[in-house]
Amino acid sequence: MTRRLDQQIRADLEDQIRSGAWAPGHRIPTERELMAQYGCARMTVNKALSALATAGLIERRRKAGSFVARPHVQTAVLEIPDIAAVIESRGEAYSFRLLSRSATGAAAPPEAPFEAGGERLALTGVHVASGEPFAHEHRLIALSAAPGARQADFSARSPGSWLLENVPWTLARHRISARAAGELAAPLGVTRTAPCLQVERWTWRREDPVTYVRQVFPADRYDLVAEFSPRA
Amino acid sequence: MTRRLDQQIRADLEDQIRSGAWAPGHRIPTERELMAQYGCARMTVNKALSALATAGLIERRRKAGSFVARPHVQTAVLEIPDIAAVIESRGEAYSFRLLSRSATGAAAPPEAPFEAGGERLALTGVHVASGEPFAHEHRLIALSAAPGARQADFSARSPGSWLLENVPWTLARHRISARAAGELAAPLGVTRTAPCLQVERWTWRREDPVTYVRQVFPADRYDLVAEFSPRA
DNA sequence: TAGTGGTCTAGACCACAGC
DNA sequence: CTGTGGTCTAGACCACTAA
Repeated sequence: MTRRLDQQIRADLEDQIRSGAWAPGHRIPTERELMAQYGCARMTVNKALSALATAGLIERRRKAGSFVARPHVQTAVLEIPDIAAVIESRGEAYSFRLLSRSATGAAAPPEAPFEAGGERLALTGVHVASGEPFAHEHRLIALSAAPGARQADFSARSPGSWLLENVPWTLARHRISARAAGELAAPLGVTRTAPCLQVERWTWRREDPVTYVRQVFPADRYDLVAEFSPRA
Repeated sequence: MTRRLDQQIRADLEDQIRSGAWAPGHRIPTERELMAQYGCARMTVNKALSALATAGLIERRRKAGSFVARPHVQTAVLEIPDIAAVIESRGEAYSFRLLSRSATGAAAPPEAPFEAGGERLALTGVHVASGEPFAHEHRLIALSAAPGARQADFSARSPGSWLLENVPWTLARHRISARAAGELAAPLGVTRTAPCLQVERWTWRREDPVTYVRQVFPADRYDLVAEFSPRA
């Protein structure tokens, strides 16, 4: 019972909120009131309330007090794991088939999705599960940010997992959309009109672009799942 | 300079990690060492380190110390806003056109995506932007969890925004996939083979299912964007 | 201006896991 | 055993802002 009093306070308050007993906008007790109620130091109460505020469950305003937050924009924590891990977790054999590889200088015509200057390495390939195409990948790598990529062998190991282990990054942006297979129909082994899930990712390391990747999955072979709690 | 010393400590440590100066597995100074280094109380250091641990940037072990964490599965914070808000933020007029509405008893043939017993309200409709179909929505609402839905008027207001304001929820699960328009081609005003982005969401309130919704967006009208940092 | 949260101090005892 | 993180105390001063 003496263990983690701050967690207990947090849980008690969270229960009032999630059960609906305290509606959005309801003013919750002040830190000093809770301190008296639980017979503990103010810092312990503060720890619980700060955690709730960080989680977005309450809003805190000086002088006014703390209030149950209104539901915000829904946000989900989306996991985008390594494709190899996904396939192997299904018990299937994974391989990466490199289709093309070319280095382009800074003078090359800029490709819209990746504005980095300097030399770039362009790769295309197919992720293969149990001998069947699983996803098509088109990738650009900024060689200034990842010089080791020049010598790396991507004919077996996918560029994604190589980068994950060799190049630190600080920010990424995803775009998730749908498209027809189109020109990727042949390498994916589907018709040109087959619907596909397209995941694009731009990755930076401190303002410097590191890589751009576009992965295209035939609709019946992959989907993304996200679990989440509200107001997070 | 006296402001938020714990944030400063956190930022300093985070910089060492993100810059790569401290590789994964590197042992970072102990709380007592940092306390001496910054000339502050141990609790201030603890606050910074606890935040880093919560964020997944470090791992902490008693007696052993704190260590830079290895990159985990990539996770992104995905925003799934109200469709009405998306459309209006583009400066377009929004409306919801209800196509069908029916209440089914517990004895009705169970629909796979929603295993709740009890009465359900089934709705289909189209989200309209500037007079053009934007998305098709199919929704089931558990009337036991949201009794007010029986009287609600969904011919103008979308069920999603009504639920968001009237029914608290505790957990949701998303599935994001691609599909062809198929039988939704007519209401969406596209061909049957048009690729579409499909977002499914199951929502619970404390073990009890609240609602299931399937939204289908023609590929050229919508995509999801997520920004994130590593190891979060 | 008074009340609230924001932050920090300088200790303390404990649990746990390496050594 | 010993060092580390985990947690808590009983204060303190400050910043902000709503009344």
